[in-house]
Amino acid sequence: MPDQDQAEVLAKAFAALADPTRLRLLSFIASANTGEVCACDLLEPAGKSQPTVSHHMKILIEAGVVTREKRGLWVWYRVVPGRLEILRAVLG
Amino acid sequence: MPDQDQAEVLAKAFAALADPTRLRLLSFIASANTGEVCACDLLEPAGKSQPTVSHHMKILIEAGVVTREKRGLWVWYRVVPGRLEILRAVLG
DNA sequence: GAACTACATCGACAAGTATCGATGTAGTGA
DNA sequence: TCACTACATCGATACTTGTCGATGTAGTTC
Repeated sequence: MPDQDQAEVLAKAFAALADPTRLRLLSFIASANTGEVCACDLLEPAGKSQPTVSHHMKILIEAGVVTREKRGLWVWYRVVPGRLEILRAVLG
Repeated sequence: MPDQDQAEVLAKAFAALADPTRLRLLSFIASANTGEVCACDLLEPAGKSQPTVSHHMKILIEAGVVTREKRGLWVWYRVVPGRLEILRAVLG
């Protein structure tokens, strides 16, 4: 059984996945050919406002599930496969 | 990318794991020798009140992660491995 | 520097949630 | 039937979260 601290960290990571919009965003980025997606391309698939998408991406970043890189005016996101592996291991 | 309905179902399942108390409860039940645990044995490891533990177990049940069986006065819980497998698959 | 663009943050609101004491309910045993 | 036990539900409270319009900020281009 995980101790209290471990449980809180894991719970926060799962909480990042506990929203349909974030799951869709994550899946969308994960399925990109180049491995990265511009923030400007997330609004339509998310079907939410720009501030809301920005909010969700921040949560995914803080959970360590995606990375953020700013190049010029654009922001590019990538999934962090290792982080998802850890969560998978917890479930199996 | 999962459609809206799929994303909502998955998000609800992950939400069941998005609480440290529930993660500890789930892990505790999963590690039981007999594969099942009496509700009366969950209070101490959870460190929460009886109504709170009952509440968390209900959420895990509704997420399809554990099953509930009443035998006499006692209630016994078991983890549903197949359900966790589905969530693992989503992450990989 | 001025105008523009892409994204983040703020403020506010509605909805959901974790928690517990009090109470309800079903099953047991005398 | 009566007392007891194990668990669920209720009611209330404090806290968190998803959402968006308005506004702030950093980078580009002229």
